[in-house]
Amino acid sequence: MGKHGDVGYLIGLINNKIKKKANYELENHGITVKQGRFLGYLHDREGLVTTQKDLQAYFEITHPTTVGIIKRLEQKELITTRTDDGDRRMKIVELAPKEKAIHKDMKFFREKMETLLMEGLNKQEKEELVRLLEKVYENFKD
Amino acid sequence: MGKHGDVGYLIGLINNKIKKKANYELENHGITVKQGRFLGYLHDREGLVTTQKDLQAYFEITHPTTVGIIKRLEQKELITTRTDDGDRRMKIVELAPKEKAIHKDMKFFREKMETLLMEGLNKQEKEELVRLLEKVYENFKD
DNA sequence: TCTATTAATGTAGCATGCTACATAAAAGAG
DNA sequence: CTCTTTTATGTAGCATGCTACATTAATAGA
Repeated sequence: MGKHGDVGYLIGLINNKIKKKANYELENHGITVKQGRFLGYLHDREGLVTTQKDLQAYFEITHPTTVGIIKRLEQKELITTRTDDGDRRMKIVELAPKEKAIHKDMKFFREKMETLLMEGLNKQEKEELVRLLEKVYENFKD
Repeated sequence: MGKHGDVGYLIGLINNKIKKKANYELENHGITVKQGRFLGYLHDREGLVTTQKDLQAYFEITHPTTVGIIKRLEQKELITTRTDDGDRRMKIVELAPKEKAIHKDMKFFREKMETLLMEGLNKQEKEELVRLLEKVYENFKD
């Protein structure tokens, strides 16, 4: 057992530190990391119809969590939502004009965080880390 | 960019899956993963005086978070707390007898989770994963 | 067609993380 | 020795995750 206990614990520790740092960096924009990722995903899918269910599936979270994030983004007027006319169970989520203003900053921010994260690792180590994490991920796929 | 986006995102994804699985496994014991880790730490320090501040420092969390976890463990009668007579700012945290009953199960549980996490990785890969994660951790030490 | 099931979303309530502000006690400065 | 600062804890309020239960709409089966 290393000084950080087991690997599960170490991953949790790192995750908290990443989140804390990232949310601090995004404070000026009035959004959180997760909200930024939601916006990024919607941006990537511009032209396609995206429902609440799509977001839930993509981010691998439960639907009540999804509801909360959408609600807060809507309150900030960064997205709009409407019911699908074809299938009235579905809630369609779309970017609001306001989002355009922060999109470039978000891209820059993500690159900055990734650089910080990987600092001190060479190309081969970066690839190996991703490969091993993907393997760990597979163990929890269910 | 891999199918999981950046590494920060991948770590978050894995962390959520670990937590979900682990909390499900611990449901029978009526405690959460974090609560179990608090108990484990107190167990390891048996004979030593442990304060709320020690727990906060060890787990690298803020004090309001620590307060919440202690409060819930106390409600479950798994720990007791008292004010330090020497320095009355300090809150001393101690295991209650009830905890003994679940200690062995907790140890078994931690080993089981770690085995699942590392499934499919050979000894060298496990060591490399820990080494790389420790490096990433250092980048966020502040 | 009518009913039962499945699918998508909503709400309530909790755990764990945070920041910001408050309080009380100890330590340090003069 | 008093006054200021530091240290440890408390509280309020929020974000993101969850489970459990409810609602509504579409689909499938009889």
